[in-house]
Amino acid sequence: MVTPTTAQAAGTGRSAQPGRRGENMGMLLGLLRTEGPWSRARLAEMSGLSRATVASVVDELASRGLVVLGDRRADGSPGRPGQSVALDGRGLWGLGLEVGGHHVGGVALDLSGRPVFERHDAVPEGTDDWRGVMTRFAALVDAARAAATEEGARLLEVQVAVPGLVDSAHGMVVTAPNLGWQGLAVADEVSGHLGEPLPVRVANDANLSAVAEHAYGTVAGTPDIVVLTGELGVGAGIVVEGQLLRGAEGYAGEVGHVQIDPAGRDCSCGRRGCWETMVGFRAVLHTAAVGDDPVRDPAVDVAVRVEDIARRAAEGDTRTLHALHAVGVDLGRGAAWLVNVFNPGALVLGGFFAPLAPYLIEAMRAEMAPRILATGLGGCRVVQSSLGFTAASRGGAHLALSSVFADPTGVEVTTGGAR
Amino acid sequence: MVTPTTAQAAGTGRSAQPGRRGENMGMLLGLLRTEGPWSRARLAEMSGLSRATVASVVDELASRGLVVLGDRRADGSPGRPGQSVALDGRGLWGLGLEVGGHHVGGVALDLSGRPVFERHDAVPEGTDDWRGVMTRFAALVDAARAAATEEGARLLEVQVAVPGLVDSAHGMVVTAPNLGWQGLAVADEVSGHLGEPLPVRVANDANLSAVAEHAYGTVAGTPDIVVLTGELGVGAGIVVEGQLLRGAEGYAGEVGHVQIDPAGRDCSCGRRGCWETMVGFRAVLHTAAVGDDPVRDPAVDVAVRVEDIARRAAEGDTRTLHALHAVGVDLGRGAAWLVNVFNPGALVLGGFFAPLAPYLIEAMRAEMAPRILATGLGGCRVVQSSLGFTAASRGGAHLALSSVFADPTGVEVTTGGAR
DNA sequence: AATAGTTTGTCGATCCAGTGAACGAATTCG
DNA sequence: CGAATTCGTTCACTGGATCGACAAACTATT
Repeated sequence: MVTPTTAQAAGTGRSAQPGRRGENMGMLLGLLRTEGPWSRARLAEMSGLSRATVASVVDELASRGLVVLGDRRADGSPGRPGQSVALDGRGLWGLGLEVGGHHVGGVALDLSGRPVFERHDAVPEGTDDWRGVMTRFAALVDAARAAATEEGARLLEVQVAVPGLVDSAHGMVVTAPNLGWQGLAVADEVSGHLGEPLPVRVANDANLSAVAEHAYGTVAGTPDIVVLTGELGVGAGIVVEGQLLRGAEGYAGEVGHVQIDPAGRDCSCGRRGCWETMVGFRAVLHTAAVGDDPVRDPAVDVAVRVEDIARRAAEGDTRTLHALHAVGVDLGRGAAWLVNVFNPGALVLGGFFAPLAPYLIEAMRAEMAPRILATGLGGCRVVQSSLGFTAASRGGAHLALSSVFADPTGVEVTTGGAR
Repeated sequence: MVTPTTAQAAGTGRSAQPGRRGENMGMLLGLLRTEGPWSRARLAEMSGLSRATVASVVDELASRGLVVLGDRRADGSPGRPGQSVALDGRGLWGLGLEVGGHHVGGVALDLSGRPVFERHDAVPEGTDDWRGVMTRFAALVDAARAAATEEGARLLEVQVAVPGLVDSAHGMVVTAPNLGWQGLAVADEVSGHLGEPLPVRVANDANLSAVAEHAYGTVAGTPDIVVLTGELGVGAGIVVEGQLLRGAEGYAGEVGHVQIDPAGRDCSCGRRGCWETMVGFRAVLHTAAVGDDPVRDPAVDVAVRVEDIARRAAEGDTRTLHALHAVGVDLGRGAAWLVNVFNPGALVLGGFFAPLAPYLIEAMRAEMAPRILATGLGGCRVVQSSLGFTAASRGGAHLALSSVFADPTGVEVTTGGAR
């Protein structure tokens, strides 16, 4: 499970107490990421380490180009002013890729979480088979790496988000109904098309969206969250005590294909009446639009069509509002299970739910309340995601960088990097 | 969240590298608990520490009376035979208490997980109000402590299992429908009746059962499990990567009162059609028995009545089998959510489900399979618990001991303990 | 302007604790 | 009985965290 990337990579031979230093470096780096820049003294207080240790660790982080020392500025309070230590993420990039029905995209983030590269290629339905997607992925990786090199940065790792069942351990997609994929070795395929080798991992898109929401979303920092997301399909991503829930085989969060109504509509997975057929985007279309309404045109990207529907709702179109209310009801009934089971601090509506959230949330809450024993939804806030359709990519890029925060000793010392 | 019990309690003043030693002591103690006794050399291999360190840590554990050194016995293989190091749990006890509709009980375990104290008092319905239960609890604690003292052991902590919504942080029961409790400060109440002070914590009974299943059940060691359990009510306990899932406010696993059918039967929580009304013990009775059938007598303990029903099923009584099949169907539909969301390695049927499991599992599997995207239930085994009705108490006792495994430095050195 | 009071960062002494190497002890195998 | 093997211990070493002390850099006060 643990990827032995960092440990002794740039180690100075052997250490007497392995891990200790790396842990502390990672802890401080993490503090600098979540809480803004701080002085060494404050970092010592926050981390529980002594001031001497913090100074030494900060030096080491600086020698690796991971932090920059700011200027010492007096702020009016008595005492010697502290020198601000800030995360400097410019040197390391992580890349997240994603594939949807109509597009292939990628987002790279640097260590500080700043987007440094973004590309989205429209892929009209039916243009590409899976091979085409793989070469597009590889091209994206090479482009991102070129951009990184140009900025003097290094691309560390790639995470691919796939809407479907993913075997992360082997980098395989078991099945992705909405893409028509089955038993596809995505990690190997992408690796094979790369100019230079690079670690490639694969994960479920909803899971990666949850990572993004936890790191960058409106409820960032909330330790326990559930994210409902989807483009055509519907999936859940769950973060428990700050950690992504993966499950025994990595299939956690696959709620889209719970069969609710055995007599329901056909689902892309081959079954009938899955939750997805009731709350997925196609369900919205089914009731919100008729005939050859342009929003039903499968050739148009879902993101565009969702905006259209949101606009109609905003204009007060009753058919649309009724359809969204109905979806909200079914959404709430399912969400009640999730909230009862996890008692999350927040339930985030991402993907295509996000733009429609204002018209869903009321019905959801009404359905959830009588299904939850604890008052006030057990402290769970239901919120709209602000991350847009690239959440999965951002989450992937974030995960691609996590090894650095786990143990920054793997980052090579940039000779002459400090100052 | 973290209870600062151990850290510097019996510390030797201040340590240069706090935590390090305690971590390693805890790790080795944990290894000795899960994998049987081993020689120092094997422990070194398993833990990744050096032989020298293991020897030193074992010495320290021995000086605290936590391990015993076995005899050096040749096993036929070449080389000097190793001296076995075994967990010696006799000196420390943890106590788990539980309350049901008809009884109050307690189980104490020593560090090695051996039951060392057990008592169950029948409390005919209507005999006690909550005050009575609190004094019974306190009496149990005092009795357990007396027994411990007699054996030369020390009782460390008490965990109370309550079927309901529990605010563990404050030791409060928010609501326990089947007991009629509401806003009750159980921890304080029990503490107040004790002869000598002792840490008392409170948790949900299903959650504690999950702890027990993970530690002592048939699927012990499986990192991700879901436990469905209940006496009158129904609850879930979830273990994720070896850790109990608690949720943002500690309400995780409260699946009993998800409203499935708004027009369903009345529930003890005041709502209608909760899952509990469809799969709880009362649901079994509703269809399996009529009129003044003795199994419907609320004055008889549920455990007894369940055995009666299991016997009828074993004898092939069709009414009973039909009733159980129906419950299995509803159980499977709900379980599908749990399995999709968590992708656990095992789903355990505990509490009153356990004796009936053979007659439920088939229907459950049949309902779950079409609701789970991954083939073969995503690797999830559906198994019958072997722990009986005292699972929650055992889980509580187990948790009550966990602080020792987290950091054994808190245990005082028994002068002259090491032979 | 000088001084006192605060807070910050660094230096040095100290010390805990883990490591590798070497060695004696205890066994099996030839 | 000696060689091979494995186990536990001893020892010197070292990484890395801690504390105390102190200079530096600021504000507040007289």
